[in-house]
Amino acid sequence: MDVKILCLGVLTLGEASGYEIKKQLEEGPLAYFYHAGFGSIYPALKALYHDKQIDCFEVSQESRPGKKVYSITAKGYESFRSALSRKPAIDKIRSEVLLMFFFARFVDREHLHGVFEKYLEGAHKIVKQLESLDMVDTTPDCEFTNGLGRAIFGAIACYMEDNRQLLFGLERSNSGCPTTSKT
Amino acid sequence: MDVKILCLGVLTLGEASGYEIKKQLEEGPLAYFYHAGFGSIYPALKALYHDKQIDCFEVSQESRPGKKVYSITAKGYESFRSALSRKPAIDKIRSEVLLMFFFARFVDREHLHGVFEKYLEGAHKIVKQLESLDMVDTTPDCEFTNGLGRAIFGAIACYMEDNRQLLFGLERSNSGCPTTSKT
DNA sequence: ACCGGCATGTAACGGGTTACATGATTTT
DNA sequence: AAAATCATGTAACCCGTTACATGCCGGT
Repeated sequence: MDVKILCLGVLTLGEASGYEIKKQLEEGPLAYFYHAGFGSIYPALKALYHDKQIDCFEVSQESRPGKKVYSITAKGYESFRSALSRKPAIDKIRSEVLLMFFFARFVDREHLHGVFEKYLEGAHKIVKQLESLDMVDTTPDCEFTNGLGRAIFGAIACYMEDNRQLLFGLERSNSGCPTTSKT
Repeated sequence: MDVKILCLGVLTLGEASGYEIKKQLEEGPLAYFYHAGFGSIYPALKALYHDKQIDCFEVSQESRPGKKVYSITAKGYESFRSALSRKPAIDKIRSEVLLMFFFARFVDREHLHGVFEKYLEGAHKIVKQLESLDMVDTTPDCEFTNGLGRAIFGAIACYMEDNRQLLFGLERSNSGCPTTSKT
């Protein structure tokens, strides 16, 4: 499953431009479990349009660049449903931050600390964001997924706050590996 | 940051063959936040070896295919540390399952149910796995990351069990989109 | 007899990221 | 005056996945 399907999904929520799709992926309820950049969204929309899975009409705006607003077609719905009916791939996660935590003994304390606090703050932000979305969004599907997100990032934030000492508590020399020292 | 760095990281924990590295990525404490297949591990090891970041010696085993056991060199440590000292990329997550939950109203009930239960079971498994690793593993870094994993997947399992009804509870027609019906 | 686990590797393909190109407008 | 937001798009590159190739051993 690729970005095309993701775009179709977003478009089932209402028409949008490529730029707006990206925003929804960053700020909307999907933010925490799927990511895509312009470099993949625009080509995906192009392909979907050529395949008549989405319609397009251009909108000129005053004091704004014109945008292309896309909306999903019947054919688009069909292929979206069909994609969702297949066995989903296992989650692909790649967290460099967690990798850094896991190998924290190799990392400069100050650097680690900065990354840690930023990550913690990010978790809080996601929780708040999802909480604010709860007000406006109402489908049970979305509610479920939002709640799950809050549960996950709430747990992360909570755990990180309660267990700082495991990474920072006791002074620890950078043991476990040879430092590059030529004495 | 790519699979090469990941391999270096695993090799800081002790020498291993490509096959064993993959196993550690699947069964070890990194399992839940990083993934890599043979197709990326073997080429990575090859490149690292050519670059003298890892050493290699071949081991013939009785009643087993021979294996190539790799160990990290001083140069390898250097590049690993250097990789960890850079600003980590933001997490890249791609969960088709959560996407399916989010768009559950487009999914066949039975299919959804199967995916749901399997995912829930998977979360439980990860928690158990991480709990079993706690006995043998002791570095604070690892303890922290393990704990975080337990917190995350514990929260997922708990939430899913408590909120099934949001996805399945009330009978819901597949609303919100035109079904492909030509009557 | 067959499947699963152990063990390594390559080649092609697909797809996403990064960087580049462009440009107006609003906010700081 | 600079930076951020809005807005679209392309091309090259990197890299990871998938599929294929090979083979032995142990258990059912």
